[in-house]
Amino acid sequence: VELDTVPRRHRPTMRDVAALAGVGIKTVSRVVNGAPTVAPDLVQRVRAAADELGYRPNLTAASLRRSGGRTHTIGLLLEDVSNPFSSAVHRAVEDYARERGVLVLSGSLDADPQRERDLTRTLIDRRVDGLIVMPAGRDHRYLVVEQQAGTALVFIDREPCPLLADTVVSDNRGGARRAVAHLLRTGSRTVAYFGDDLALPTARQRFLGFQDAVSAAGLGRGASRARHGLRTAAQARAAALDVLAGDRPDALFTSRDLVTTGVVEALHGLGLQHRAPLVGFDDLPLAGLLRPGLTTMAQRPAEIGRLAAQRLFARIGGDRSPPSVHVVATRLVVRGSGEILLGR
Amino acid sequence: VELDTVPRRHRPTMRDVAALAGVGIKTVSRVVNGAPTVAPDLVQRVRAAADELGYRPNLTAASLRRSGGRTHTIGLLLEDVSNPFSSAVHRAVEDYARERGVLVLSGSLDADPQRERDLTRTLIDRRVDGLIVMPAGRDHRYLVVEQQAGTALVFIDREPCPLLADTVVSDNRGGARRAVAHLLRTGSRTVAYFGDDLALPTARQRFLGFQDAVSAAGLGRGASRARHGLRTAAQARAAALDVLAGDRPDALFTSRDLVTTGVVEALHGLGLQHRAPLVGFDDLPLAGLLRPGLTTMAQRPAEIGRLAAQRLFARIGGDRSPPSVHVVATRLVVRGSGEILLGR
DNA sequence: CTGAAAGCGCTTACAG
DNA sequence: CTGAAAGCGCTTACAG
Repeated sequence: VELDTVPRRHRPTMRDVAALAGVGIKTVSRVVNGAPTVAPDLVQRVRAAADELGYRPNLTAASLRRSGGRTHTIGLLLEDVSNPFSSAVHRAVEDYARERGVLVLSGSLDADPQRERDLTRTLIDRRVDGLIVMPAGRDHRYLVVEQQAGTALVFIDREPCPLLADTVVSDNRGGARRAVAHLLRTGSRTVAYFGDDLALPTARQRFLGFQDAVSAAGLGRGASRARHGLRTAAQARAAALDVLAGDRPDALFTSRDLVTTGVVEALHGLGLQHRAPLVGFDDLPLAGLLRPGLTTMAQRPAEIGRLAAQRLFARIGGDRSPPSVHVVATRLVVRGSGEILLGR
Repeated sequence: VELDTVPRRHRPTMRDVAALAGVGIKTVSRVVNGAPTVAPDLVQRVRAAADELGYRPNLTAASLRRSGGRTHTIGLLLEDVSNPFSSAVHRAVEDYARERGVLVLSGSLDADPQRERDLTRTLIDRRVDGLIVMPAGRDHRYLVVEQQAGTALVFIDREPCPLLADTVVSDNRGGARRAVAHLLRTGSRTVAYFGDDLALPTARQRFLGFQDAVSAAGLGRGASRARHGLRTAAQARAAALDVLAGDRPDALFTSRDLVTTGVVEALHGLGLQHRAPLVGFDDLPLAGLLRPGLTTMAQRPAEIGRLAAQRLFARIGGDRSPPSVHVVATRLVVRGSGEILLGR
């Protein structure tokens, strides 16, 4: 019967290599780390011994003693590593880190604040050099101690709450405003908003942007209506069917990817896709293949990831400037659904 | 002027907690690890001291000495953390690992064998307990030593080459065969194949499956034609435009997501989407919103990730059974494009 | 139940 | 240029 956990087979250590090469352990350390002050013949012997034993240095042991104590590891907490936005951020962070010899430990929070705290703690206990967090919770007081202890911290998508830290966010309000302003150029006089829970900062900002545009257009009261709290495509679809069954609004604005998917499903189901102008926040894969093509206000996840990583590495490198909030512009992708002209 | 790398501020250690609580360091260790044999008043004092100092245990230091020497970390090497297939695998692996208190270090290989070797080595030097690899290269001899040293190894998507290790793959050949068999039920007598480089094992298997189905249908020579080496949607689009401009085949089979996207673009561009039956290998987001809906042979990335993680943890736990190859069934998703009946 | 000593694999600081 | 000693933060193995 096997044990639940079995000890690893012995891996050769510097000690073993030193013994085989007939040198001191410090000489092996020098060769492994490419120190220039080792006699060529010793370098040869150490290399040969290391190869023969299949020696590989233990980087975690090395960083334990090494001055600075850096692990060359960062943590990345995302909403879900498998969603398109999160994973595009992830890739950009990985690329930036890789160029600097740093590895990424990632985790999915699924909008669960408890998970955020647990995973943050776990990553800190592994002594990551820094942490990029797409927050699930609203209260980040638990991170104050960590920040003081010198863990670099950068937030994305949402600002931390009673904490000052670098943050990289999309221009949610401005983007939504521009999207809806674009939508109103179709001649629409009434427009429906479909979005997630208003308690979510991103949803709130986008709704504010929606209202900004409606006000700026000088449309009267009753020109807009809104459905909030839509968490899944199915819920969004149901909400859209409901809204479209009543006093149908001229145009539709959807505040995030899943919601857009559901609303588009509803439109296609009713055969209204060529008559009701629609712009969605967040770009969608295949958006260009739909008929009409889907006009979206796209975020720039790769840019967000790159900027966040850049800030994080600056902090890790000792930057002590005041925390900054970086707002990343969104980008209108015109494909047809947002440009359906209403003949009036 | 700041240094490039600045030492972290001092973090309290067990020593500091022990001094403040007026106990031995081993007692702190016991409290931190929840050992049952500590007097309640000492537990209180240690807890209070730890909280006051903001103490957090250093897990990497702990695992250095701990018997077994496990780091409770695994490595996951994917084609690209941001592509839908890779990231769905990633999420499944994360979930399995999380339940077991294990963190995931991931990396993107971008089909670069050199990167595969480099990243593998880096992860091993960090002493991950195991490694799940979606291989970029074809020669995995460099891993033999590591496998012997006791690093658990599982491959996904493709078998390792001169190495015996657990592998989890999709039923590429069978899936392609079933997809094309389904496609031929439309009454199509000629069918075109669009795919990636035949040197890629997955592409080769899918092409073989395509040929299996064509042969089984008893269609004569010249019933099929094939375009290989399509690496991007744009290339696939161009290839499809070219093929469709000539002696147009009745039906189309595309061997992976990017290729499907390009070919669908071409069909829509020519207005042929309702006349040319199409089935694509790999499911696509929004496939159901296209007109006609896109019929696909979907892989099960979450299932692949779960099985790979399960195998890996079994190996880490001491399983010494012979390496196995697990073939995961694909699943036909009928949405319309593959069911266009040709009136003959 | 508690703690001083030794050690995990490596690097630092220091002699020679 | 080389290496023995001390130490990184913790756990193991062992006394008391």
